[in-house]
Amino acid sequence: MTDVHTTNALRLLQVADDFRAGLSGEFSAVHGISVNEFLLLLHLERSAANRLPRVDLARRMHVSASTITRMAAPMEKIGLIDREVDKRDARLVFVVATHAGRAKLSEALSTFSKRAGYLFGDRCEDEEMDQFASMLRRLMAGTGDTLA
Amino acid sequence: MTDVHTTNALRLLQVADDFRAGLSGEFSAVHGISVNEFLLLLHLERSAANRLPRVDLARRMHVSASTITRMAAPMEKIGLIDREVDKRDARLVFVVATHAGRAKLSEALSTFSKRAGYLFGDRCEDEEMDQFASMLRRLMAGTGDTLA
DNA sequence: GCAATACGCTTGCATATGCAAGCGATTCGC
DNA sequence: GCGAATCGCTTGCATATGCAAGCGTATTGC
Repeated sequence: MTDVHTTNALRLLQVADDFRAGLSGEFSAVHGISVNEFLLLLHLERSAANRLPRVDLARRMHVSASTITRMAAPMEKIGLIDREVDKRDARLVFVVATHAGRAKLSEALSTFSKRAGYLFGDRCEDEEMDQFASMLRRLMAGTGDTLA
Repeated sequence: MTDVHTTNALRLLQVADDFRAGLSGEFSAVHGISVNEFLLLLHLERSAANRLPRVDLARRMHVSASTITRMAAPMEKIGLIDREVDKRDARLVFVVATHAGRAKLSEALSTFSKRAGYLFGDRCEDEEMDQFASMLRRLMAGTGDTLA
């Protein structure tokens, strides 16, 4: 715990939790979606063909396949996403964002950016932000598919 | 999203989620506790008098008071924590770690440190770690009571 | 002092999530 | 080719968590 690595890992978790907690409130109040629903839409948007099989979403989001099934159902019902069955492999059910889904993502992303601005804004120099970005990019090295 | 702040916030969430997911598996397998139970014990250890009222734990951990009540019950049952009612204010129920609780925390902390080592270890120079630490400390500025 | 308010904790209900089993589709071994 | 194993998805059950209401305690306004 006096170890720098340990300290940094603890701080990393704490800062991320704080940020996520703040987001969570504003997202549900302003956009009517959860942080995880936002991240689901974002993963779609940043994927190769703007669509992903459910199992891929699960891996990227660190949740189980059943969670994706259950998150997708209401999002489909309110028209944020749609389903596409693969013609080659009928097991694959792609999730694809609808126009409404992309619009929702766009709104939510602007809230996200605003809060990111609050987080870093007046505390950090531009140069520091670049170093921070480079650091985080390296930490994501093991993680195959990333959002940023 | 081309905004550096936004990118960094996304990466922050992603790295933290990855790390937490990895921890979660090893904690439940090796130590038989969840990440949140670990954090609860850690908050106690790092608090002023090694004990905290339930409502304080809730604030620090970004969970509701009812979650603390429900997390504490089984931890009390297996002897990791104990309860102490305040003599001045009978509403306050302090949570205090038992000897077994501190031992468990110590074991779990070594697992935590090991994984923190994996995360940063071979990817970062010492100097970078210090910059990273300073950055994260500033990002925690708003957060009153911190773990690190 | 006493009523009204605020506070800390707990509990009922609703939602979210993981695990394991089940189902249908595909691929592999031979 | 065909049975066995694998894979993707869904569903039943158990656990975790938040919100709102309830309960008992303390503080405040007067």
